Amino acid sequence: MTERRAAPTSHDVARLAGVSQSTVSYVMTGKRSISPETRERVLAAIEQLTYQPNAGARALRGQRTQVIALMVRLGEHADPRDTVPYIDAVVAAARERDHDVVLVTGDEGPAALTRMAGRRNCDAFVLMDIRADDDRIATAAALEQPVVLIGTPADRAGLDAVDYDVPRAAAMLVDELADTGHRHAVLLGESALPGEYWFVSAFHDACRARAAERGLDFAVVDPPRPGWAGVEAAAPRLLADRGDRLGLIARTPQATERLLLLARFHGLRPGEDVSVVGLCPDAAAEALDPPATSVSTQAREVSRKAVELLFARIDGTAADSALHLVAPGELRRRGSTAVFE
Amino acid sequence: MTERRAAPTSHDVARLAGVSQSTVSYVMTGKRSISPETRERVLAAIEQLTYQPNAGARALRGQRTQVIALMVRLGEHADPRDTVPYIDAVVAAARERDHDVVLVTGDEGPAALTRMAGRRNCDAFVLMDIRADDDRIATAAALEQPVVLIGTPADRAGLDAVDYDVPRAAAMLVDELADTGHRHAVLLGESALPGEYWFVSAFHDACRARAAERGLDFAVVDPPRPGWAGVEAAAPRLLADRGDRLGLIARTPQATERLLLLARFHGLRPGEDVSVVGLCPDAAAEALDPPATSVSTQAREVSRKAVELLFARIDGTAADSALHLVAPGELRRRGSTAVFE
DNA sequence: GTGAAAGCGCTAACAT
DNA sequence: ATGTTAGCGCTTTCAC
Repeated sequence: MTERRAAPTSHDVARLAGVSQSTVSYVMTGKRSISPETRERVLAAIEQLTYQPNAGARALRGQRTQVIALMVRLGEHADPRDTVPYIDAVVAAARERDHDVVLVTGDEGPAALTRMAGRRNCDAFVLMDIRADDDRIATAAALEQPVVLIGTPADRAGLDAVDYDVPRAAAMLVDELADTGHRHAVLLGESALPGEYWFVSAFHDACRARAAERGLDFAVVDPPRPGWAGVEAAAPRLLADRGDRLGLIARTPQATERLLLLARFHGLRPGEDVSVVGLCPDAAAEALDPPATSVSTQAREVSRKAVELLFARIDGTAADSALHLVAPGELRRRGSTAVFE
Repeated sequence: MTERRAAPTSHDVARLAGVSQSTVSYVMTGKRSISPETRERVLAAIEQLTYQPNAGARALRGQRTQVIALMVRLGEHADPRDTVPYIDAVVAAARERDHDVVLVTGDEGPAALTRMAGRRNCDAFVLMDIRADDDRIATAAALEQPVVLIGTPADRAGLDAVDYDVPRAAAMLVDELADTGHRHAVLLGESALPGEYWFVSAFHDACRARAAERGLDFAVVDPPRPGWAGVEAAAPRLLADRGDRLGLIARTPQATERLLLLARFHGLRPGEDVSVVGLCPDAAAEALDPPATSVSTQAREVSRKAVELLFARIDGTAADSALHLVAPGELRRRGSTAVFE
């Protein structure tokens, strides 16, 4: 049984260093000039006692908790592979500014926002997983604390939002097919996805629009059910134009992998008889067989931008609220592109 | 521009209700008897002002932050599908006790523990993603705050730990193959996994041991590289005993899906010519094609148990530290089991 | 059954 | 360049 010694306070440090408590505070914050000698003595005392400032007292006094809340859905519906990279990057960005991150699950709903805000549990909020019509947004817009959305709702309600430039990415993928002599582009549909998300419809719309501009025949094929079984059931429609310069488009790494498997299952060699292109992190695209031509998503950049905006608001140095679109990375042509002619 | 009114304090509530500040506090905590009338007036005032107690002040005075820290790796290496269900359940369990969860990423290392503990940012810690030789454990064991591990290290150092009973689950899967007349059991190996985890070796060892007990021929086949490509490259060895009552075993949903695909790729019908069984959440197993015979992992139960132990320690009502193994769910036979004879 | 007052550990205005 | 002091908003004695 370890003895339960109380944590050292700034008072203890002051006594040990032979200075006043406020001097300790000023050494820590650097908000006034301290003679080198006292500074040294204080730092030595801090070291010796392994002093760390009490977060509660700081928050109480300074009106800053050094905590930001991150609200995200973690339940069955959402695919963690899509959300976790954003979460990871938000935490990293917050830590760089010496803030911690409280994780709030999305299904606690708007009430969690007023609770955290009212109790001053955090200085600001990042909301992920934004649906077109998201019930958290009205509540969020009324909070005193800054809020940044990762995602695009129908109505931002004056909040900052950051999202990946899905339409641009879609156009790049269609361009790849057009540039390599394809005649047909078929998009694997996602009507099965629960909730209504901007990125789904925006991707589909942008694919269709770009295909029209580039003179490509275009179709969306919706699997009748989720999972691999659905994709397989849709095979006849997905591969209807096999043999006529067909290119398949996917919006996620999972979908890309499935399209590759599907093609091979049906005797087609991706990269020769048919193309498969998708929106994937580069690492995921390279791990596929064959490595897939892809436009990289930018989870890290989106999250960094969101946290950056958040701190601009916390520090009061923020411009007007806006929707910030993060540009896709380069398109990387890999083995899954078939070059015709 | 909304006016930036300050949050109401218990003092404001007291004035409005015509009572003293301490009475407000006692109404909230219920730590002394209050006459029904005053209680009503106070509650009305709280309602009217939408008063919420300031977390910082509470933590400062009460020595309780109502926050627990959850440390987990979120980077590239770990598959989010394995970790997120645990995270979700930890958050849910904490919320049931009106606590919030700070998310700390594993790669901050042991220093993050001393920081959070020293600053009194949280009351307790849950550590996930425990490697056999985990560098956070020595530091964790020396903290004043309670710590519970989710996972099994080589040395618990006197800490509580909770884990899924992987050996038992492995035995159940092997039993299923033995009970249905299989002659060969082949386990998809995972030597590619970074770091050394108990659940990997424990699963392998238990499979081997049970196979010996049940008189099954047993082999582990390690893919030469990660991803689907590796599995396919290992196909000749994985399927060497095709046609002789072969059963394939996987430790994860991803591996299970890949084995199913592999079998079909090579002209075998899972559930008729060959069996595939795996450790999967029921939902994942049912979504496969064909639905896979599985023993369910118990992320929710493991997390709940961990949080339960944590609060027992926080409240000082804890028994001796121990490793708690959570029993697997029932084995569910689905379409991927072939019954021989 | 209720109130007054002390003080948790810190920061920052007011001293000198 | 440093010390003294007044709170931040809450819980909890102590007093009636």
